[in-house]
Amino acid sequence: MPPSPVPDEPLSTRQRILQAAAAQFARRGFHGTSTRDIAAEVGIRQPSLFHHFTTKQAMLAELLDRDLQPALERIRRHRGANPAVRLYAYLVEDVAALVASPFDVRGLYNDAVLEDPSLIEQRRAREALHAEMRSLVTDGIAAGEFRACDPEVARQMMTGMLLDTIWAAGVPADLDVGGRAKEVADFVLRGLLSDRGHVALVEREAMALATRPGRG
Amino acid sequence: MPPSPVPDEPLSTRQRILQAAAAQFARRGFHGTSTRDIAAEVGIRQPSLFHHFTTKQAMLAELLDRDLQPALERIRRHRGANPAVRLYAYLVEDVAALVASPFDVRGLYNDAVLEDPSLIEQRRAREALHAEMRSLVTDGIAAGEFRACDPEVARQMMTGMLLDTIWAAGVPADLDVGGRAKEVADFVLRGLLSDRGHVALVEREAMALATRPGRG
DNA sequence: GAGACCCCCTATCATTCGATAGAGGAGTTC
DNA sequence: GAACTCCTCTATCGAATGATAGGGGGTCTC
Repeated sequence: MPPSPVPDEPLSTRQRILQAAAAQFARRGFHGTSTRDIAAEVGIRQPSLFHHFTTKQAMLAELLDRDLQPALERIRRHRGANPAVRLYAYLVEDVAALVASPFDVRGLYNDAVLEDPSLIEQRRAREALHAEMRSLVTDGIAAGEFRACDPEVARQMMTGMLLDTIWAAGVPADLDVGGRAKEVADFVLRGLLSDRGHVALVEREAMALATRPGRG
Repeated sequence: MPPSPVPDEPLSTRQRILQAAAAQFARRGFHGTSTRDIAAEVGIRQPSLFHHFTTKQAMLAELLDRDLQPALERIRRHRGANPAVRLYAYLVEDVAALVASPFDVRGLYNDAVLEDPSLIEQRRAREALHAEMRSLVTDGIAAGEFRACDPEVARQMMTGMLLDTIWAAGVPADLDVGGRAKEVADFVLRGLLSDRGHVALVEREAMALATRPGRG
């Protein structure tokens, strides 16, 4: 029996609302999820939600922040390492963090929902993250580590993979998080590297960085 | 000025409804899109939609069919070729077809929406497609062409990439469809191949298959 | 013990939704 | 030219939605 992912003390209602909202946004989408659905899962009445959050959209904004801010920190780590190593380390850390997170992030990124003016900060953070990803790919190409490709396309492929791979339906409780993270990172690395002999070297250096606590 | 992607004769109202619905499902999701929105884009009143389709869900079912049936045909082609070649050919053909399609497929696959009993045939078709993808990966591993990996994870990574890469916001009118398709296929192939020296060989054989008209 | 605060409840509301009913116009057929 | 078919329209409906208002109970502080 795997250890419980949550500490013994009970979660606050606010935290439980966020977890229920995230899970249902992932399955049904933002608009396909009603506040009555979220409240029912938490075990409170629908209007009680609005004691903790001003609007339904405020719940989404909070969930976006909890995903985007840590992701930006992760991708900005390890500045001194070369691009392939940095990208690999970022992917490993990001996948591991997302799999371990109590929040299902797959339902957060809907084009039209994110256009709401109240979510401009979250939209900017997301764009900043995408820019960092492109920059990493561009640096890798310039350094000769990555083969020539469109950095934006590479970014899209990575983003698509991250979201669809992380929380697949039926993720087993005994999932090897580290193994899963490495598999995704390997896939991306191999897809981009120009000299595939480098794979093992990059893996070794990146794993050394990824498992080191604190800032690189 | 690139040639118009649609023939000169005007589209039927039914076709225009499907295109408008697909585009809006992609941006806003199924539930985030109202029938009033769809009708407004088509240029008819909201109740007029129900002359052409019995329900809003029937529109979704039709769009799913138009995506899934051709995709199943594509992945079942080229049975005689080896797995890596077949996978590459499938990806190239699929990406090319999806980019060229007048229907934006990104908004069609919502877990909860697909659970509706009226969409069981579409759900089955989707599962069949995923099974074929896993089977291709499994065959590739057994043949020593692909490195050992979880076929379901590989399938998820491919699916995630396909959907997020195909219709990225701001796809230019002069997009090199063939180039885009090849880039995605290359990324996947490199990610999976055990002997990376094979890349050029597989590419050549697969492109020969992918560009050949009719069944392989 | 009174007051403040927090967090829940019920009742309620305006708005939006998907869908139905029936009328009318244009085109086609006999 | 009448009848039929197709496809649009307006009017309308029941149901569901996000959010507000106000009340009540429990806990804490002074």
